[in-house]
Amino acid sequence: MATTLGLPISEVAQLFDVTTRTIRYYEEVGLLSPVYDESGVRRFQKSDLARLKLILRGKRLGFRLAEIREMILLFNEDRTGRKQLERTITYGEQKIQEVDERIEELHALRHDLMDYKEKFQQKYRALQGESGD
Amino acid sequence: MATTLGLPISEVAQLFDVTTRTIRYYEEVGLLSPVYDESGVRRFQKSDLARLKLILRGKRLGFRLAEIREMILLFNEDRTGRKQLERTITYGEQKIQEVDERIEELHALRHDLMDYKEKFQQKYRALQGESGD
DNA sequence: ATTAGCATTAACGTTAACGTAAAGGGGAAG
DNA sequence: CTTCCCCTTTACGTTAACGTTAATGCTAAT
Repeated sequence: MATTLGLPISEVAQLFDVTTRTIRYYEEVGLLSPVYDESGVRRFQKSDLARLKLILRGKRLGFRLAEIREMILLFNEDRTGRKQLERTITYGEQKIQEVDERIEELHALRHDLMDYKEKFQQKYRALQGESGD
Repeated sequence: MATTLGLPISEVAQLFDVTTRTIRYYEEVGLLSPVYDESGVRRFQKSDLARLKLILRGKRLGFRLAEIREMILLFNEDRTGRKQLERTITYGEQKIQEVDERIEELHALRHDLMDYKEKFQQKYRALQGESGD
């Protein structure tokens, strides 16, 4: 049932709107591990694409690759012992809390932006009234 | 009523837990403009501190300084003409929308993290049951 | 007067995250 | 066979955001 060999790098790049260099770099630093076909060409499977999607989302959110790698590695190892599992879960909860804090800060920023905007809107309305018809 | 001359750079650094170099750099690139006293020492007023607070929040959120500068400059010029005000408001709304999108993505990430966590929690519970008393 | 501590500017160093050649392999088309 | 196109690796270049000296100045304390 080995249907799809996997996409070559150019198609992946096009799909996610990044350069091939970027994808190779992610492999260089251990964030991606596509298989290679018999002529040495990278073949990206679904799991690789899911991984890349996660990486790029992380990037859009301003996480550094090191942080993203942490998350990926965490949930990718087969941690089998109880202790390991406990650690993984705890770490996951911690990460979730960090995300929550980040959401908080974004709300704060949003609030600030709204305040500024409204200040300018008042100025604008004042001008409108001044030339008032 | 010129009570507080303003804090010197070292105290500001301590207050926000950044290095003095960082603060000077922000001034270099035009993000901060503290006054100087008669012996050439930077004095940071309240408005400078508010500004720095905003900058650091932006940084924590992964914005680059260029983006942060955009926001700051936008809401700091005295835009007085109607057109200018309109532009400012429109740009503000755009920024707010970007923030909203970012919040969305963070929720998505949070969701993923929760999924992973629960997967591991199930594994963990399975192990508990296996040794089950 | 000298030491200590904190300030200044100027300038070179560093790291992350790629960009950008350079040099070459594999295979399908003309 | 040559051309074309996409793939490969190797390696040097670049930008942002500071870090890190270096050389110097002001001021308070010894």
